[in-house]
Order: sequence, then C-alpha cells, then structure tokens
Amino acid sequence: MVDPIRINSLASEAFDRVVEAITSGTYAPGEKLSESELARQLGISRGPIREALQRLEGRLVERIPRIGVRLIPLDGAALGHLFLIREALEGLAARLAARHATPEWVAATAKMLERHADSMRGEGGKAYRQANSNEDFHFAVARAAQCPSLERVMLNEVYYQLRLHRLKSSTRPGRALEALDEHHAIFEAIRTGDGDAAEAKMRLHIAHARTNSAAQHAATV
Amino acid sequence: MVDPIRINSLASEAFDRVVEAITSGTYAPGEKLSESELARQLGISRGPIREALQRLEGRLVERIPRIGVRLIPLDGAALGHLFLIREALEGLAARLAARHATPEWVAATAKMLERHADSMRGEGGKAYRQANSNEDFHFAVARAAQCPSLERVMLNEVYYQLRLHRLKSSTRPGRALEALDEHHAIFEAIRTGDGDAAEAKMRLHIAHARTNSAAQHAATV
DNA sequence: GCGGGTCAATCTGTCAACAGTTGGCGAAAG
DNA sequence: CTTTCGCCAACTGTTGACAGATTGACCCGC
Repeated sequence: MVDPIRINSLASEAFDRVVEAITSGTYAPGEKLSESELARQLGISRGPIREALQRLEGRLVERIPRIGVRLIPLDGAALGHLFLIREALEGLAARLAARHATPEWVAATAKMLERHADSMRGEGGKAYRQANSNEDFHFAVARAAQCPSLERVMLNEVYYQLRLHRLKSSTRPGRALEALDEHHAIFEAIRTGDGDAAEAKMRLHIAHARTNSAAQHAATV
Repeated sequence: MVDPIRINSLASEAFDRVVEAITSGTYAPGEKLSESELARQLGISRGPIREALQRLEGRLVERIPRIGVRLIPLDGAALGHLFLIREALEGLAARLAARHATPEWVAATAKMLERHADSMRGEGGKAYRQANSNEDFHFAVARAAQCPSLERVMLNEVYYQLRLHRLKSSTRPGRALEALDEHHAIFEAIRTGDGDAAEAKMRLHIAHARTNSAAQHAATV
C-alpha cells in the first residue's frame, strides 16, 4: 500500500502561505497587498499569487479593479453578521451530526476534547485556540454532518474570517473553560443522537461567543 | 448624480459568459471544460478564463490537478444538502429582513411580486423562473436583510448551483402558483416585522421546494 | 502658502510562450 | 488475439513581457 505522490501546485502553496501570513497578523486591516511584492517575496511569478488572492476574495481580502487587493477591515457589524451566519450553519451541522455521527467519529472526537482539556490545564486555562482545522471542534462537527457542501461553506465563508478575528481578540478570562464545557455538552447531544438538543446547544454556544466578541470589540473601539 | 464608469475586465466578462453557458445547459454533467478551447471561443487568452473558472470551483465546477475542470455532477444527495443549507441561510435572511426591511424595499418587492403574478398569468401559470438575481424573490429577501456576508454566501454557494438544478428539473404543474402564494406569505410576515413567522414560512417554503425536487429527481432516476 | 498640472515609478490586467504531464493511438511482443 | 510499451497531440501550470492605469512627488502660477 503506497500513498499517491502529492502534487502541490505553486498556487495552493502560495494560498497557504498568504492565509498563514494574514491570520498571523502580518498585515494591518485595510492594508494593501501587492501582487508583485508577494511574488518577489515567495520567489514565484504573479500567476499563482493572483490565483491565491482570488480564492480569498470577499473572505479575507477585497479586490478593487485596477487598484489591487487589500486586507478586509472587519468591523463590528460584519463580525456580528459572521456570528449570525455561523449560528445558522453550525446549528444545522450539529443537527445533522447527531443523525450521522459514526462510532469512529465519536471516539476520535472524545479524544480530541481530552486533548483540549489537557492543553488548557497546561496553560492555566488561558488559551483555547486551534492551530489548524483538524483540531477544531466546530470543524469536527461539520465533518460528522457528512455534508461536503456544508463543510466547504463553513471553511470558505466562515473559518478564515474567524481566524482573523481571533487573532486580534483576546478571550475573556474563564471563557475558554466555559467554551470547553459547552463543547462537551454539544458533543454529548450529538453522541446520543439528539438533533434538536445538538442544534440548540450549538446555537447557544455561538451566541455566547458572539456576546463575548461584541463586548470585547466594544471595549477596544 | 452620475454613475461611476463601469470597468468590465475580461475576467468578469468571461465569468458571466461561462456561468451563462453552464446554466443554459451547454455542457453535460461531468463534462470537461477546456481552458484552451474556451479561450479560443471567447477570443481571449487563458488568463482571464482561468480566473473565471476558479471563481466557480466547488460551486459549478470541480478541478482536478493537472487534468482540468469539469462540470459538477449534482446528484440527489448533494441536491438535498443544498436545500438544507438554503433552509438555514434563507431562514436567517427572512428573519433579518423582517427586522431591517425599509419602506422602499417593501414597495419595490410588492411590485416585483405583482410582476411575477402577471408573468404567470401570461404563461398559464407554467413557468416561474427568474432570469437574473434582481428578479428573484429569495434574493430580494437577502438584500432586505442588510447583511452583505449573507448575500455573498447565498450568491456564491447556493444560487449558481440552484440555477443549474432548475435547468434540468421541470416544476410540477401547479407548483409555481403555490410558490408564489408562499412568497406572498413570507413577504407579508416581513412587511409586518414578524421575524419568527418570516423565518418559519421561509423554511417551510424551501422544504416544499425540496420535497418537489426530490420527487422529481426520484422520478427521473 | 496653495491649488492645479505634469511626470516618473509602480502596479494591475492581459497576453504569448515554455516545460512537464496526461490520455489515446498504434506498433511490437507474447 | 490480447497485452504492453512507446510515441504524439493536446492540455495545464507557470513564466516573463507589454499596455494602460494609478499614485505620489515635484513644479509652477497665483
């Protein structure tokens, strides 16, 4: 059994790099990203760069004809909208997950929640951030829903912006622990196949996150 | 008051053409679209074509590295998922619309529904298809929600696939009239500011559409 | 000092060309 | 007659170059 050779096009590599750079805080909100400069920095031509930036259009980046591409400035209103959309989509995801979750998924996700608890104890319950989508509880739920379109929409339209938001907002002390508890509650509802409860708990969880985000945003602005 | 000069890049023009071609049934499901051939047909180079095709990736088209781009084959399962996502998103849109609809929107949309009724009487209640998003009731609701992200997600992730689906599925006789009635009911709930009712009616409306679509799909397969 | 015009540097949108890959056709081997 | 190998046309991914547009600086007249 051999794994197929992985082909990484320059465009997808550039995409990853650009996402990483943006969600690491390399650029300021509203700052212009130059295709030429990115191409020079990455040592490739502008074609793949254009492709990478285009995949982020409307999500992390906005494009103005003949002028260029600039980092999206996410204000309070847009942030609130993002959470509303999350509530609708992830509520659906939780409901579907309760119906379609497999025993393998349940086992793997239980372990993931344990890892999260461990890492929180290690850091004094301060940080609860997921580096990649594989270690994200919300994404695990989306995967369990077994609905590729939903996964895609959540990744494309929600996830990247959310990472950008998390970068700048420090979570309120104690919120991380609450979130983990809520994750456990959602997981339990999914495990027992209670779709209504799963959706309700997921919506509540995201509503909490929105409240915290709004308070935090109001404090800084 | 002057309109800004409209710049139409070749890429966006190509995008419109390709969408039009696909949603007109020019290609069979799963058929491969050649960049080179499209470029030749449109009389431009491959750059803008690539850009146009990328914007449709995962929506109307899927891309296989080093092989090319082919029209997405939407099966029954994917179609069902599409309607589930619509229910969640458009339900939210209806709720927000009830809260944020302006008198101008109410007036304009009332006229739009009248136009729809007229066009249906003209064709014996047979066809109820929207040529563009401006004449689509569902899109009007999304606009009234005053949430740009939601509009974008609906357009990108739902609308194009839905047009592709409508192309191949003939609506059951009488369904068009029912749909128009349901549109009126949703509109009324939005007009009176009843968010709960608006969401419920919108979800019911889309559930009806899903039922019809599933029955129609089962009949042909 | 200040508003308007000019100019150069830089960037985006587009194109044409190159390298490597894919898939099919035909010839050779079994 | 079937199977395998090698070749060829076409295509994708990528590059470098060109034309037009934009931005900011500089200069000039008032």
